[in-house]
Amino acid sequence: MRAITIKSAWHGHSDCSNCGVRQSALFAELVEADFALLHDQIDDLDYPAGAVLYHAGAHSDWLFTLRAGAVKLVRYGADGTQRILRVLRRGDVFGLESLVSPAYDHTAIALSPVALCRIPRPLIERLNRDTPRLQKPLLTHWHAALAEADAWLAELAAGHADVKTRVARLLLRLGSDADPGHTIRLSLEDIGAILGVAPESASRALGVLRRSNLLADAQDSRHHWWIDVPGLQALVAMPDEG
Amino acid sequence: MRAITIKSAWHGHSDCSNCGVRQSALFAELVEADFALLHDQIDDLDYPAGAVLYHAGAHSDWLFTLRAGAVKLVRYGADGTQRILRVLRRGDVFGLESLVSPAYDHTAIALSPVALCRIPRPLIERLNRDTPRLQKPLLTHWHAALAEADAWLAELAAGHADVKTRVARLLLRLGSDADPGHTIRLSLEDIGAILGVAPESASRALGVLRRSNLLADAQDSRHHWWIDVPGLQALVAMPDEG
DNA sequence: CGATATGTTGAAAAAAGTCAATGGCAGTGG
DNA sequence: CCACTGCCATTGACTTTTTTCAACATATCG
Repeated sequence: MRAITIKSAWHGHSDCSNCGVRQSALFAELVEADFALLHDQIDDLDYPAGAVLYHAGAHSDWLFTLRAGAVKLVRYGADGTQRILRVLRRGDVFGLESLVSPAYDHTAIALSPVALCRIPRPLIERLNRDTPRLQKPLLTHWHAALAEADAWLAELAAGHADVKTRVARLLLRLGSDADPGHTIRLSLEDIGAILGVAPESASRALGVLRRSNLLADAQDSRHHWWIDVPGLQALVAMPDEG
Repeated sequence: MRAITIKSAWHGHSDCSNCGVRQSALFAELVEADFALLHDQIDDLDYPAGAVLYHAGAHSDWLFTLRAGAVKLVRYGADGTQRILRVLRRGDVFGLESLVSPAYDHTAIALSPVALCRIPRPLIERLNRDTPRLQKPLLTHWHAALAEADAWLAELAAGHADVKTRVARLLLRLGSDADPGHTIRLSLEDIGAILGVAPESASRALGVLRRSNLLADAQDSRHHWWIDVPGLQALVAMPDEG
């Protein structure tokens, strides 16, 4: 276990009104006047792959918006094995539990180099008091998180599908909409921690997909795979077809 | 698939200010004046076991509070197999997605005879506009649903635990706090749909637990089992944080 | 009282896990 | 610059768990 604290690069305060992910994040419905409150309170940070953004149980002082990269939310068992509960991508909001609970529910770890906005909890609480415009986005993001958890339970958890199919579903689900045909590259250990399978089983499944030309290393990025989206979709749909 | 529409028994309008589950439900923080708005809008309903409370995709006109009994939230696959995503118990709020989405995310089915309150969505929206007192409970309940989904992913999904252990965890998790030593009785099919295992495997696991005197039929209710809570806890020896 | 659903059990097959050896790649230090 | 080292991925052989198929028992309900 790496207990290394990785320093983040501070990129200055965020200009939220011109943010690229504003529409999908919390501040979509704010008006010009509201942004005055945000002034200089939200930090724009970069972290390298592997950085721990916060630990489960830590004091939940901030909410986060992911501007680039991918983050895993992890829970550790007593034996040290990790279970990955969600994978966050561009536009996702996390640490929302800070509004309800004094501690984070999960450990958040960067899967790739990430860029994120760090928002102080008191700021959100104050905005929430002063304007009703934050209410709907908050509920929407919470709903999105729950929908994602439900999808993982329904599609990725064991039962009625072999490892190969579930790996294929995971690759599709992790594929970015902006960059079709690419999906984030995960370690075998991480795939195992998501699907609840042994890393060796994940390796074998990936091997089959590779040999079927449904999966390959991306030529540009070490953090991505190339995938044949229609091919994988056909594969995933087949076994359940009645 | 039973397409039977089961009539509910209407018990009159709810008296929310004196409700037994008020503290755990949405209206814990309302003041006397707020209850004037609720007058005659919330119905108190009974359903028998097996009743479908709403279907996935149906127009989400109501939120519900469960006052007694248990409810499963189900998603059906293309092949008709069901996957159970959550089991709700006394005090739980469900159909919350009506505040964010025009349609329910799941199908809700009574696992036992249930008593529930049916709250019109517009009422909540209006209350939410008029008073800030509903805000925290809404977020809290959403957080609870997400925490439950996370727990299912971490504890009940396959990986690092055999069927017997996961069945034991499920029995413990479904045990009522009010009535210790009892847990709701599920069909083998339902256990399979929760854990992602074959009903036969669930039967074998239950058989082992029964022969170990950790599980038995409850003498009073057909809808419950008796369980040896400390015994099961020792058995699962949980690799999971608190 | 019989019909239908639900639960139990056995034996064989399939899937996945485990253990162990091998290979590749990146970063480090001579 | 190259060898070394550590980490991760791959692959094979074997073991364990779970599924599947089938037969049979039990309960429930008209």
